[in-house]
Amino acid sequence: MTWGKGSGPRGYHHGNLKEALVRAALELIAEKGPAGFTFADAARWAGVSPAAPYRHFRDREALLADVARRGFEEFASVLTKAWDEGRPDLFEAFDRLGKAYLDFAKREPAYYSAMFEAGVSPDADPALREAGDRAFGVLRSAAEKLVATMPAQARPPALMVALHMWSMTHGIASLFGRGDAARRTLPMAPEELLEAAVLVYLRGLGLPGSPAGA
Amino acid sequence: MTWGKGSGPRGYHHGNLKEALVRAALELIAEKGPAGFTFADAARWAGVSPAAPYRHFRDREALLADVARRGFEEFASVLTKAWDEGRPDLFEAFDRLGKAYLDFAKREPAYYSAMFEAGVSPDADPALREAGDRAFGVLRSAAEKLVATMPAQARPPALMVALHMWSMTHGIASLFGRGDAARRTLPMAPEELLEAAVLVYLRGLGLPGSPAGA
DNA sequence: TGTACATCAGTGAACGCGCGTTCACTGATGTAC
DNA sequence: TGTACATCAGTGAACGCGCGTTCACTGATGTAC
Repeated sequence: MTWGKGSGPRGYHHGNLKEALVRAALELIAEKGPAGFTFADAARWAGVSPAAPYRHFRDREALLADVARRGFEEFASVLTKAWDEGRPDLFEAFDRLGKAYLDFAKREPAYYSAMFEAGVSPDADPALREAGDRAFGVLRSAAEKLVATMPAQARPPALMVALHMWSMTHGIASLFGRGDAARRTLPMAPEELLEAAVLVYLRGLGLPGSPAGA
Repeated sequence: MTWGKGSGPRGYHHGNLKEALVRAALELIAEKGPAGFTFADAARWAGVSPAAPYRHFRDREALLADVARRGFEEFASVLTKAWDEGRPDLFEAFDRLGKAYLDFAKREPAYYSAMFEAGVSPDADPALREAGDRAFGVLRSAAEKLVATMPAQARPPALMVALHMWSMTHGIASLFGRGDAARRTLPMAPEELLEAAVLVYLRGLGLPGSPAGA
């Protein structure tokens, strides 16, 4: 067992219990799904008494919401890096963005299910909603840059484009692209499936300069 | 409380307990999510002793799998009807198919989450897998008819097209189109979002006869 | 048509278990002076 | 630099509860003859 950041156990006081509980939740969700972990479980995993978590979270729900919030923050940061302001060119960056999305879902199935499948409502916590909006914001600004390259009279709403991308990617991720047992098998890599979809879609938008061929 | 099909309670013997348990599960899932129902709950809901369900299902998991199986069967039937062999024309039928998909997710959120989010693996039960395949089969044969209208040398793989449609629709349904609390809000109807996506996508495929304008 | 009997689908009581939650408590830490 | 004290973050025992599961049982149904 580790306590992160090398702080180490301090005896009576854990010293980093809040983080440890979040990590416990991630561990347990990854193992048994978002329904399969309990408050007591998390305490045990972190090596503290069952009463200790109450010093940091009102209840199990609050812990889950915090996990989801952190998930969205991590997600936003990963997407931001992948998009990289559209460098070196928009299509390449767009492709990277989609792959980063799928990669996150696969690498962090526990975060992903806390964010999207655990039934945590974004209204539960303003910070959660903000983090979610920030993540979607990356997609949205990417869509804006993309449509801005089109002639003004043929420009589709950027919000719609962003929502299409989000839906398609989330659909692929949650059906085929997860790291856990709920995954369905597929005759090709999820990344390829997504790349092809994006290609077709962008061509359908009539985007000039989109790689029309393959 | 009802027992379905007018069979009515028969005293000592329930007479229709298996069905009643499935309906109980649906009711409880719709209320509290797929994690939020217990075997004992279902028994109580059906008005029988907590031991009774064991006559019909090995355990909670088996009940859930049966719910998912029935969900896929209902789903397959709904989709088949909507597609209607592509009548009166492929694009209209395709549009109906997508709407039927969303409609199912909204009307039957309990089925939908048992099918896709409860962590029930398709491998759990061959009948479940078959039912799932049957549902996807509708999408697939629709995609086949669509690509068959294209010139042979520009024909994309029908399987890929079907997977794209499934992913997009599932993504929209699970993010925005559900009847329960986990839904996110959207500045437009999920049906419109899907319709626009399909339009763009088909145009991107270069489908002749697709309504290119709007 | 009636009776005996096998089978089936339920009961209800009981159990062990782990969860969520509360409580008075106490060891460790930080800070005012 | 040392001491007193407030605050914080943990303990551990206890509780009530509901779940899953088992068991011997029994009422109802169907069928062979």
